[in-house]
Amino acid sequence: MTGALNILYVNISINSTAHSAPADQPAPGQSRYGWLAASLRARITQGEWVPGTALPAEAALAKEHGVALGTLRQALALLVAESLLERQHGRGTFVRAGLGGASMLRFFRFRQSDERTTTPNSSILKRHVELASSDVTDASELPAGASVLQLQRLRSISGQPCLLEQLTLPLPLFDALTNSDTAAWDDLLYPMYQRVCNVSIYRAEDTLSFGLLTPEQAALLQLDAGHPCAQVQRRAFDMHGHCVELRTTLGDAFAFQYTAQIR
Amino acid sequence: MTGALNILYVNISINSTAHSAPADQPAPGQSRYGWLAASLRARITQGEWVPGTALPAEAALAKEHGVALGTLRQALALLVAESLLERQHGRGTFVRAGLGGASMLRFFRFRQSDERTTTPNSSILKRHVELASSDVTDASELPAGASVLQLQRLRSISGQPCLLEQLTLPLPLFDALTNSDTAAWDDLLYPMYQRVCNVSIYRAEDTLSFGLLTPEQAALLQLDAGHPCAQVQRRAFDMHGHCVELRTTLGDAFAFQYTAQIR
DNA sequence: CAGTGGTCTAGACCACCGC
DNA sequence: CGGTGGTCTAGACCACTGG
Repeated sequence: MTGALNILYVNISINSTAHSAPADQPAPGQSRYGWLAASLRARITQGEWVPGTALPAEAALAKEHGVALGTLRQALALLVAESLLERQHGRGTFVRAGLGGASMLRFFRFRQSDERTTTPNSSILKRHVELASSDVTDASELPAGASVLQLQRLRSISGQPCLLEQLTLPLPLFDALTNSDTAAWDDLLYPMYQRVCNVSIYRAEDTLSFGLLTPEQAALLQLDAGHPCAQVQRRAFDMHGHCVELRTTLGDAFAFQYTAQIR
Repeated sequence: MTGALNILYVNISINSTAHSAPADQPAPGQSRYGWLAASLRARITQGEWVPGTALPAEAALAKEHGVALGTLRQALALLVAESLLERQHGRGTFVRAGLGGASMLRFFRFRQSDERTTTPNSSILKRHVELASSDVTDASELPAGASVLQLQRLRSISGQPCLLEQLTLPLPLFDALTNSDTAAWDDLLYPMYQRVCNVSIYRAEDTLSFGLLTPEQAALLQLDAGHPCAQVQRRAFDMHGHCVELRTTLGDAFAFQYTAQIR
């Protein structure tokens, strides 16, 4: 099941120490709970507990690792902080299913008379397979020569185009999307990635900038050529910390609004 | 010393429960460490420990409140999370001095041949006192009829204008700035607020959007009228959670770049 | 060296959930 | 009701800082 992924990332996995299997004992200078967290992280990313399922109870895990309850709880707190786990009082500790919808709408305010919980409709305009450009391999850490699926996607609210997206998905991880009927695709991609390709998105990095629409882009968004646009460049990562989606989203700059907290 | 502040915020303080003095016992359903944190927060915001100084040691605080060490540590962790305290292994637990420089440059990439640690020069173009508009009172929760100090400020990097700012500061809190020589002001405002007005900024909320420069704005920034600009609307808060600065910053939209983390 | 925060233990009891 | 995570205790020892 993870075979395709291993083929893709074999080089990275060898060189990476972030998620390698931990030793039997904490390294000198490493805290016991830090080592425990790494140990549990490895078991989770290796699929011992499937996303959505519950881990054994605190007491059981603590006993299994020969550690006090408080120490185990510190380890779990780390994994919760990196959004790999989710704890629910009285129910259990669950492996997170991944981001449901990390909607691009968080960056825009499009006029909607009533609700703002609506999901824009989605239509795929283009789809083709190509070799990854150097931009793509730089941003995603894909190996040179990797092939990727390129998508162009238009999102609309009640018939009005609002967001134009260019997506890059690594193959063979997303092979299942290269031939299926795009008209039947979901409006939300991340749940579909999970269902169809067994890929969960756990974290994303959105870089915001500003530009002007090309005539082609403008026509699709029903705006004038050269109209100002906000650009969101997203890198989305899976449970292993690998980049599994690159996305560039364009929208009317005057509909853009985002609030950041500074501490 | 906090008299001016009390005059300004008397209505808010009366209505607010967020930072009121806690009872002698945790309310039913409230955790002991939550209550302890509230108690310590009150003592900090009331000035019992001045920013930059150290709190008593864990053991002393725990004994004083008749609580176990672990419980006290949970309370301190809450205050660290809201950036009111800072802990340093082997040294102590300190009241934070506030944000040093929450630089607007975080949102922009201006071309600089060498370093990017440089602070732009700052010059005050306008300064006057006026009654707060409804926009201002809405955003800052100042009482209607409050008077405020309005500033216009231009920031430049090696002689090249890059950011145009409009600041609104509540009076009488910032009285010390109404007549002092603006040419002698610091390039960084927050350390100056602290030194001159005894106001520390602990948190800020920046709302990003795009617009077009008016002819006047464009002239100051040495750009064309109608040039696209990125706009950062900031609300900055002090230790008590009161908004003590409103700021609107304009800069060339093509220099705008910001990265947000999504989990 | 003495004093600080960081880690860890082995318990106890409480609050919440679902059956 | 039994099982889960959340709170709390009263210690012990370790790691870092500064004089």
